[in-house]
This record gives sequence, C-alpha cells and structure tokens, in this order.
Amino acid sequence: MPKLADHGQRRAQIAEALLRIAGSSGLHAVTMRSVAAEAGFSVSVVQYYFESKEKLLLFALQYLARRVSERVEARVRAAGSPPTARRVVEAVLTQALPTDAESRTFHLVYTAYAVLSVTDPALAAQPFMSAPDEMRAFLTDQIRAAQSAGEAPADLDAQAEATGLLAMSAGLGTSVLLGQVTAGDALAILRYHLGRIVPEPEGVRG
Amino acid sequence: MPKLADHGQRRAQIAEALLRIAGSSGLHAVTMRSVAAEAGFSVSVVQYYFESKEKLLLFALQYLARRVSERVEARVRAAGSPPTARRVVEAVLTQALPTDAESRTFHLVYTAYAVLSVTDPALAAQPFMSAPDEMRAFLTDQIRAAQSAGEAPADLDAQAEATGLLAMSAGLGTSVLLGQVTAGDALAILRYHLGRIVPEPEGVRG
DNA sequence: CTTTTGGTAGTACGACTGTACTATCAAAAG
DNA sequence: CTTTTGATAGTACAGTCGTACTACCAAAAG
Repeated sequence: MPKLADHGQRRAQIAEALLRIAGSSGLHAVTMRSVAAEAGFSVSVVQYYFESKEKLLLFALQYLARRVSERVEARVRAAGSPPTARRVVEAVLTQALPTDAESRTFHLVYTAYAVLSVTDPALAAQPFMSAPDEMRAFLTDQIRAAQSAGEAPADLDAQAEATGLLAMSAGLGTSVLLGQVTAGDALAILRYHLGRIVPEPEGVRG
Repeated sequence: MPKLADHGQRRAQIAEALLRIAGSSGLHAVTMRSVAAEAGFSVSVVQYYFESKEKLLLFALQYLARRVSERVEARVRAAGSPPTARRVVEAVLTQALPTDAESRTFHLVYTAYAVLSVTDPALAAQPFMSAPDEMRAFLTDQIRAAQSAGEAPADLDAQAEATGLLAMSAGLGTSVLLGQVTAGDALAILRYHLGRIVPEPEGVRG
C-alpha cells in the first residue's frame, strides 16, 4: 500500500469545497471541475472519492445537514437547565435563520435542493427532505408540553402554531437571504410572534 | 410585408410554453430547444421573437407575475364591498398559496428565480423581485387601518405582523409545493393565524 | 410580372458538462 | 531489489447548451 489517505477527510474536504462554491455562486455553479479546483485537486480525485456527481451532491448536503443539526442540538442543550419550552422552541426556530456564513449556505443550498426536488422524485425521496416534518412534530410536542405546564394558553392549536411558526421561520430565512429584511429584524419578528404564543417566563434574555 | 404575425401573441405563446416546462420539469429544463418544441416552433422562431434566452426568461417571469397580480387584484375586489381589512389581507395571503396549476407554477418558478438571484446580482435587480416589499407595505397599511377602525388590537406591531404573515404565507406555500402539507391545511393554518391578529367581523364565510 | 421583406427552418460552431480511460508516481509488500 | 497497488493527473469522448449564420418561402409593394 502506497500513500496513506484518509478517505473520510478527503471526502469532507471535497464536500466543503462544494459548499463554498454553492454558497457563493449558487448550486448551478457546482461542477466537477469547479469543485476540484476549489478543493485544490484534479477532477480525477473527485471522481475517485465520489463515483458520480449525484453521489457527491447528496453526500455534501447530508454533510451540511448534519453540521447544522449538531448546531441546533447544541443550541437546545445550551438553552438553560432545565430548558423551558420557550427557549427550546426559540433555539430551533432562530437557528434556521441565515445569521452567519454556514447557516446562510445551508439555507441557500437547501432551498435550491428543495426547488429541484419538486420536479425530481429521486431528490424528493432523500432522507433529509423529511427534516421539516420531524421539526414540526418536535415543535408541536414542545408547545403541547408548554400548555400542560401552564406556560402557554390552553386554547392554542399546537399543530397549527408549530406549522405556522416553522413556515414563518423558513419564509423569514428566505427574506433575509434575498436581502429584504436583515437577520436582526427577522430575529425580532420571530421573537415577537413567539411571545404571542409561548410567552417568555420572566425577565432576563440570554 | 409577407405573412401577418402578431408579435405579442407569439411572445405570449412562447412564454406559456416556457412556463409549462418550468412548472412540470423545473427551471433547469428550460432550454431554447425544449421551449421551441413545446411551443411547436423551431428554435429559430424563439430566437426571432426573443433575442436571447435571458430576455425570454425575464419576459416569461414578468408575464407570469402580471397574471398572478391580476388575480390578486381580482380577489381583493371580490372581497366584498366595502372590503374589510380582514378580507383584503386574507385574499392577498391565500392567493400566494399554490392551490392550482397556475399559482403552483408561479410559486415554483418564482422560488427558483429567487434562489438564483441570491448569487446573481443581475437577477436581483429585476423589478419583480421587489414585489414582496410592496406587499409588505400594503399589508402593514391594511393592518394599521384595521387598528384605526377598531377591528384589530391596538397593541399589535403592524409591521411585524405583516412581515411575519407574509413570511408564513411564503413558507406555507413552499411546504405545499414540497408536499409536506396540503393546500387545504395551509389555508386553514393561515386563517387560524389571521384570526388571532385581525379577527373576522362576524359569521359568514365566502 | 419582379422585387422586397417578415417570418420560418436547418445547420454549424464553440463552449461547456459528466465521465471513462490511460498513464504515472510513490510507498508498502514480497 | 522487484512487485504490487492506492492515489493522482491528463486526456478524450459523447452529449447538450446558446447562438450565429444561411437558405427558403410566401405575401405585400412596386
């Protein structure tokens, strides 16, 4: 066996190069050649570690989704102990906003993928496309828990609130991406609406 | 002068062919050849009436935006006389949902364009990209008017409500497109949230 | 009639794309 | 040492794209 090469690391390097391109120039600018150049390798290397462009794209998106997911979980864990429903919900929803380069790239690439998946069944069947469904179920449970604990009005339709909030968060994220509102404004609007549903227990903000 | 040919009609025919393709196969499937074939013309004809693909795309999107805009205005006019703020707001927001083929195509194509515009300044400079801003201002005014008329709580932040509702509407539209929620569910959720902000005056639904 | 000209079709070209293929290099195995 | 083999590079090919170009046709103008 000749040179040592950590396949996992190489694949990560290439995936990150792809995401840099997708984040700065769009998903349509992602080609075997552009990714290879960005990663500092030849096209053959990209071919060697990913047998096709489709496999590469899928891996890169899962790679990104996993990193974002980890960030959300970290935010939830850091939401205080014990975490109130309000803090958990807020952590999940605000994490979806494109506030920094990574979440911006995630939003952009994920939306581009979503648009493609509408007319491409193969993409729609990908596992990460069901993430919003899980988020919705999670938020619904959180709101119901808050209602049980008396932290939220009992007459709320938890499912409708969760779905609406998630849609609002996604829509605000897109608006931020388009430059129609700033990330700060989007955050404030999200907190405003959150306050009308699951009021914050008391005083201090983190 | 030989044959007569209504340029406006030809351009409309071609634009509609483009939108059919974009709506069924995605914006990436829009090529000079596919549009020409769909319209039943040769590529040369498409070239003849649109000097470039970019011009064609822009015209088609404006064509679609105008039709949707007309539908929104028609819905607003049909919202009763005199139209209550609630009915007007509801008409605008629900029209944005992809409930039929035309609005579905509009949502899909518009979102695809929006994604592209993030990394393409030339697209971002297009006039129809400012439509959401106008909608936001319009909705804000409507909510303020409702507050003045005592139809909505005075302590609402009209701007935050308008921006949030618009984002929610857009997000729900995307969810419908992705098949995560049905159009009926999205409508119900939108009405539910509308009811918490600008309650419906009384009884009967249209 | 002939001439002009708006409209249509076919074709060709250069630039890209994904990918298959071959060659090369260096380190481990014998 | 020689042989093997994981890793990298270069090249070639078939396909698609937008678009320029030429040719052709038929109706109006002279």
